[in-house]
Amino acid sequence: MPELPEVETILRGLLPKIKGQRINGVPEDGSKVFQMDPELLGLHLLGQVIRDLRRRAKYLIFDLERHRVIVHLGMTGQLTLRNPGKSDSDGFLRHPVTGLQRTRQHAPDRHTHFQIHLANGTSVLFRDVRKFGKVYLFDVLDGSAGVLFARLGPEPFSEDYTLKCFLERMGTRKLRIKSLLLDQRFIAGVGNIYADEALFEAGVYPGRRVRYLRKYEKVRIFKAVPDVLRKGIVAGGTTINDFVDSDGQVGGFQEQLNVYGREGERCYRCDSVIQKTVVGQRGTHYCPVCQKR
DNA sequence: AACCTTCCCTGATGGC
DNA sequence: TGCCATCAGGGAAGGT
Repeated sequence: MPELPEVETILRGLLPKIKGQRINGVPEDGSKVFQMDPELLGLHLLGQVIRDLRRRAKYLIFDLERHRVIVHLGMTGQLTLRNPGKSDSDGFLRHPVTGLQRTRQHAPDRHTHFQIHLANGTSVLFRDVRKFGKVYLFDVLDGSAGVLFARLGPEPFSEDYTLKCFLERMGTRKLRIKSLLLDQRFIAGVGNIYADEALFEAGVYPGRRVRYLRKYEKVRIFKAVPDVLRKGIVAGGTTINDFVDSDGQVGGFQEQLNVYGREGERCYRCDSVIQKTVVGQRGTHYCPVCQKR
């Protein structure tokens, strides 16, 4: 489940390798991930130079000369680089001595929905098993890409992310705090893993109703969100099942998770048993002692 | 308007 | 061993 740190990790890996490269071809498989006639993708992109690659929330934006290609990875989406001069590999083998993930690239398979062939011979591969991902194509002149982002809340690392605004926008809302953190209109980029981790760090039970939170609790949540996201970026993202960076490597933040995926294990802070429940139809992990109801 | 539920999709997992 | 049900969840759409 690529969230902000995973998308940022992919961005940082891809950008230096593809910036300034001209596009040679874009084979695609006609999958439902395409939000346009998929044949238009190759037709329009052929010959254009990739000027820049940016991130907004969980979206990646490829800035070309005349178009923007915007990719959302959904649940299982992957964007990886492939160099035909190097050998491909399957699975996630770990180095037997160091335990570190070796860099490995993957050949296209039946879940690879498109490739962007670059002039230097390398390719960017988009693979998505569950096809919750989406690929958009916009003309750079008509500005219509804005509709995708119009309703998104502030980036957690931007100047727009202020305590004053955070508190005001919480207002007297009745929904559960975790559901609010997952709402991309409230904050952009938080998903299920980092919502649980942020609420653990803030010491707030995920099922609490926003209107009954104390101000100091809201302040702690305000700080915890960018804090856990930053740690996730530093660690290169979280790999539960599917996430790999642009070089096909797994992330490192799963080693630092305090609650997510730790049901039945001991809390590192107080030694009580981590619980799992459901909040807003999402699996939700918490420490019953560190996060009081 | 605010909030909640359903749906999309496939592979992994567990019960029998 | 095989078969079927269940689960994972981002975000749009539909319902209350």
